[in-house]
Amino acid sequence: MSPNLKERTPLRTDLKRPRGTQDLLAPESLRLERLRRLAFDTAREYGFDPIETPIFEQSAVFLKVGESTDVVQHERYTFTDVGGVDLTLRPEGTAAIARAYVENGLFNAPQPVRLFYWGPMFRRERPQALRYRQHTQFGAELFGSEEPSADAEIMLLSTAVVAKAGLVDPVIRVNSIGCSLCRPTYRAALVEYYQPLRDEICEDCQRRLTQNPLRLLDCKVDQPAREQAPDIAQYWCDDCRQHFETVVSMVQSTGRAIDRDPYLVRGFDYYTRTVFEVGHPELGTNVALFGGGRYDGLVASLDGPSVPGVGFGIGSERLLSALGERFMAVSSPSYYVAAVPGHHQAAFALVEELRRRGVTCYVDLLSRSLKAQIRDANRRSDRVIIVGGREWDQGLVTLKYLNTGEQEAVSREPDQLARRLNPAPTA
RNA sequence: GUGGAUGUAGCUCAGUCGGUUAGAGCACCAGGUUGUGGCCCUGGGGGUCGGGGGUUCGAGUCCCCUCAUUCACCCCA
Repeated sequence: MSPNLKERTPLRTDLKRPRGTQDLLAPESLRLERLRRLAFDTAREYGFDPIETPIFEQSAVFLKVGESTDVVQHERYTFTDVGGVDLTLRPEGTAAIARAYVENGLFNAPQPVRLFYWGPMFRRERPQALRYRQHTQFGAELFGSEEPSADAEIMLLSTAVVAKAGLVDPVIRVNSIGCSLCRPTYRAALVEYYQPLRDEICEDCQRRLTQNPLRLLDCKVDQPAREQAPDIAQYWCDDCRQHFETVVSMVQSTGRAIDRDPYLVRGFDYYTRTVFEVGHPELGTNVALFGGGRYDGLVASLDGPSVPGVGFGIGSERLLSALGERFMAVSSPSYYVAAVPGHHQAAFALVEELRRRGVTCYVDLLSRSLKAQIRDANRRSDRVIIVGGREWDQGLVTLKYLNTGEQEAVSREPDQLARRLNPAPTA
């Protein structure tokens, strides 16, 4: 029986989705799926293998790598299961992938190891435009090479995905935050510079001064103080300098745009040397489309050997938003098989024959009148196949194009009909 | 965690100075003759006006609280 819409009850429910989450319906859900495939195919072209890890990990996996990272300190979805295990919904991909690299002994696989992932991430933040408590992230990690070519390859894969999706001229903003040899010196110089200015800088920056001095650089309030601040480039050790310059020139040699941003630092503790971001004007001033960097100490901090790594993450919702109508869901031609009264079962069977031959089609499931079916077809497709009556008895069905109103009788023999509807691509 | 704005039908929104039974467009369902859609016409279903409390003879309208959404911070994808 069809639902009696005349007696439909009003919508009254408190069962709403949790704050900061979203229900994705078509066509948004279709765009997301198309992007997922595009990302998958591109990562494969670059020689990366897909990896799936749990969406929750022992909390220690994230805590070990994010001592002063907001994402793991203040924004965790953490729970204790009935066995008393402390678990956390993953706020980001890299730590979990690194854990999997260690646990599965991938340091014994041919290096470097190239992995990519796609899936939900969870952060308990205050929701805002393009900032959700659950968002979908695509990312890749490359373990086992500290060569600049590894950084460049990661940047090129990430920009390839967004460029293929239709983002015009993505510009990589890049910086190096140095290594354990040169960064402490720079950090000290930065603190020394800002200390006398303590009363002039904003509250957040006063906190940063002691907690995370590098973050002073990307403050949006205290621009004047920043201009005179020491530049980390002056403090790079020789190895870091050469590494950075080689990364930049390798990317440039491929024709991708890349610019140094001396104020770029990133929010995860585990980064070393290269950090990069790609923003987008349509997303507003302060919303990164994606970002990444090098993390040479991460694997070791997760009880693995000393293996360097570099990776990135792209926020799918943000990318789709930036792309807008340039990235739409694509759909193959579809057919609505409408049945003359008394022929619903014949139509139903024909539809299944067609689907087995790769034809996308709808069929009425409400036992509606032919008129109602064609009205319905008009909203779902522009092509109708009418099943029944005299033609059916003659081995034919009517193929009707709704946009022009033209219609013709064609064979209903499944192989012939499917070929007619799904013409093989001409070579 | 901080600050601002906004909540009326599935969607987009009207709703005057506080005053009768809360409206429109779109969408949805049905009919406009038995095998043909869109356009048009007619009819229909759908609202505790986000929730709770208060002021008042009377609250969608005024006040307080709360929840949600949204924007800007913080931070990040």
